[in-house]
Amino acid sequence: MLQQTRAEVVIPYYQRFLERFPDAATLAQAKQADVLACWSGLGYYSRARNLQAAARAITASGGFPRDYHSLRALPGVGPYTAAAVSSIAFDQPCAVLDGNVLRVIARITNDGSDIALARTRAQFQRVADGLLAPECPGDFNQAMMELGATICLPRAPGCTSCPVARFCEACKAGTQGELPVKSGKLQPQTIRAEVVIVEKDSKILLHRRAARERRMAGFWDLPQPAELNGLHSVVTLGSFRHTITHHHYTLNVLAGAVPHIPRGFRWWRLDRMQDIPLSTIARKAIRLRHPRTN
DNA sequence: AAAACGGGGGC
DNA sequence: GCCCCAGTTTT
Repeated sequence: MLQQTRAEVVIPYYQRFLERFPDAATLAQAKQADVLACWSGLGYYSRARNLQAAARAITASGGFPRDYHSLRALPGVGPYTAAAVSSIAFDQPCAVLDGNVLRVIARITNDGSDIALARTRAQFQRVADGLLAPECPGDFNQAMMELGATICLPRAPGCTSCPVARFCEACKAGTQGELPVKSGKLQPQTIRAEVVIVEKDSKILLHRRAARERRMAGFWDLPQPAELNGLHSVVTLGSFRHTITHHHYTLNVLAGAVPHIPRGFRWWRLDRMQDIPLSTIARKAIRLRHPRTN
């Protein structure tokens, strides 16, 4: 859950998720749609699928992996997560390199190399490994991340209150504000789209996205006008914006009626929206008409 | 190596 | 509006 997601945002999801799926065996046995529903709103949904796949692998193998390489072999576990779990849970001497640590290392060493490059990350990994305190690797890693999250901030580095300012080459040189250097920003794209709310007896019409869809596979979605034969009584409810990575959507939300349920669609009760995986775009559109809906 | 993948929070 | 977040996988 913490991959590319702020800890404060994660906490309520984490608590609900662990209440629902308290251990690997429970998660392994669950239906994927229930796992996604519990994750719905947190984003990066492949993390949820990978976590369940990992739970199944762990259950099948009969034991939780305890070293970097076995952890790394689990689906959804990359270099960061393998290092974090092996060091924090199992005292293994593996330095983590997340966004915070990249920034801290770039500043401590006053290194203006592009952190988007693999070569730079490999270099920073060597620096972090060299700094790691082998007697308490978990504490060291958490301290590095916490330093980046609370003091060595992206925009406003708090050098005056920094406990390691006297070791920091960027602070000495006064370059902390320009570091780290990161290239490769994608061109933003603007996209207009329309969705339709067809409502009857406190239920709305949704369809399930195919399992092989690239994005939001298996999620429930609102219809687009072209998908509704015989759509009539159309009115505009309003519009809103939503950004997904570098795609800027402007959603126009319509309401209307159809003569019969189209193929692939079904009615879902408005008071049951929390039970299904639903994109935030769909939730925002539904909330335009029903402000208190989940 | 670059792009895709969600969503929200801070300024 | 832009940047970034306790990154990983796919192209």
